[in-house]
Amino acid sequence: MSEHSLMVAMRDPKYTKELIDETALRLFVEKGIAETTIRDISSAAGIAEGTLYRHYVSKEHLAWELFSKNFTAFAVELDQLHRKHDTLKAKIDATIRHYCTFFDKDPILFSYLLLELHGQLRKVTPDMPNPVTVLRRFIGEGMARGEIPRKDREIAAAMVLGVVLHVAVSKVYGRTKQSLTALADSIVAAAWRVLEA
Amino acid sequence: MSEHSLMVAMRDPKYTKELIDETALRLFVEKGIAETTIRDISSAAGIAEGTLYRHYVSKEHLAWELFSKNFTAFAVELDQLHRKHDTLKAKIDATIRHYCTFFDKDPILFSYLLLELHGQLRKVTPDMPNPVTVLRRFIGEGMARGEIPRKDREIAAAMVLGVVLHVAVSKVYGRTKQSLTALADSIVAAAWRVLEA
DNA sequence: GTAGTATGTGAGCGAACATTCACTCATGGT
DNA sequence: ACCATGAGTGAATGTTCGCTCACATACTAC
Repeated sequence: MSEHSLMVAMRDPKYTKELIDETALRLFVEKGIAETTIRDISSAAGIAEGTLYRHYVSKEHLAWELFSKNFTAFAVELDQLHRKHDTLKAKIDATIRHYCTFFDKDPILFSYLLLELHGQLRKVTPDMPNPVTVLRRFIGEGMARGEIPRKDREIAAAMVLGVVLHVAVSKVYGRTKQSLTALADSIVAAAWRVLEA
Repeated sequence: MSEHSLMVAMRDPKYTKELIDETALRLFVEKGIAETTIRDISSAAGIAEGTLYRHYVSKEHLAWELFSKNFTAFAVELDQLHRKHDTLKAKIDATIRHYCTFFDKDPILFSYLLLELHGQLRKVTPDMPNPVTVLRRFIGEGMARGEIPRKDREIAAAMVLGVVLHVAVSKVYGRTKQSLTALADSIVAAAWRVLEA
């Protein structure tokens, strides 16, 4: 038995990866990806540095996987949601509620996607499911059918996300405790007020 | 004369600092602060690393000065603008146009303030002029005078910025060439539509 | 001239960092 | 009882990067 040997508490492998994901996500949001070291993550998670590399080939891959997996999942859900509704109004309603629910379910994950969007965006290929593409398409379709006035095209497109995202952002930066879902009705109403000019 | 000596083209010191500022700002926006090295900045600016340290004591100070100087200047201008107007509607109008003008005047600087807000926010002290504080106050005052309905308080506060910022953001991320100022009328109308429910 | 000051330079330093790898050992199959 | 497997470990390694400094050059004052 070597002098370096220690007790090794084996845990469920599934649990270890989840532990890494949760810890990394939290630290990435708190400090940013670049300011978070592998040592930060591993010590906060109570694992060894090498353990992290059993699950991810690099810190960059870890950050990217946490982003892309959830980014595309969100886009796919949004797309499926849109297929269930016909009118623009119903789609906007569903979209905003989807954002609100997602925020309330996991505010840290939501913050991560929001805050790291710019940094990760260069790796997003056009073939990846993308919330922005989904939203552009349905705004365009709604406008083609005359459901919203064409003159407000650009404002309208930015607005749908603008309303809900900025309430969310003010919560990420602020200390508000209230859930976003509780505000969904007001947000839907506000967005629609802008669009049906 | 040492074997290492080279021609040294002395330039206007004022120009050198501006060169550093412009180059650093551009790279910070393109790659993020953490991913931009001193070597990146100096080589892109065509100066030596040491030269940068003649003008800034550290990379952190450089990033912070580029942020805080413009962040507070923007807040001060916004505050002065508000003092010139009485009604909430006039203030919102002026605010949105101010944002649009600022964006058009220097899109890179605007992007920097937007993208690095989260990272730099921890250094913003309460006594510093702050756009958010200015906006909170005038929304609160407008609501106290009954100019907008109290029930939409949270939405309203997020909206004023939400509308204009998200059009701006979609331009930062997108490839749109059109100026923001050209859209100012539509944005003002959209914001007001939400607020006067 | 020469002394003094301001500015520019880039090789080199050291600390921080991501990543590797030889090793340990709990577990499950035979 | 024995072995095979692979998750877990953390000291060691090589690299990156912010920053320093000895020196070079230019400008100013005398």
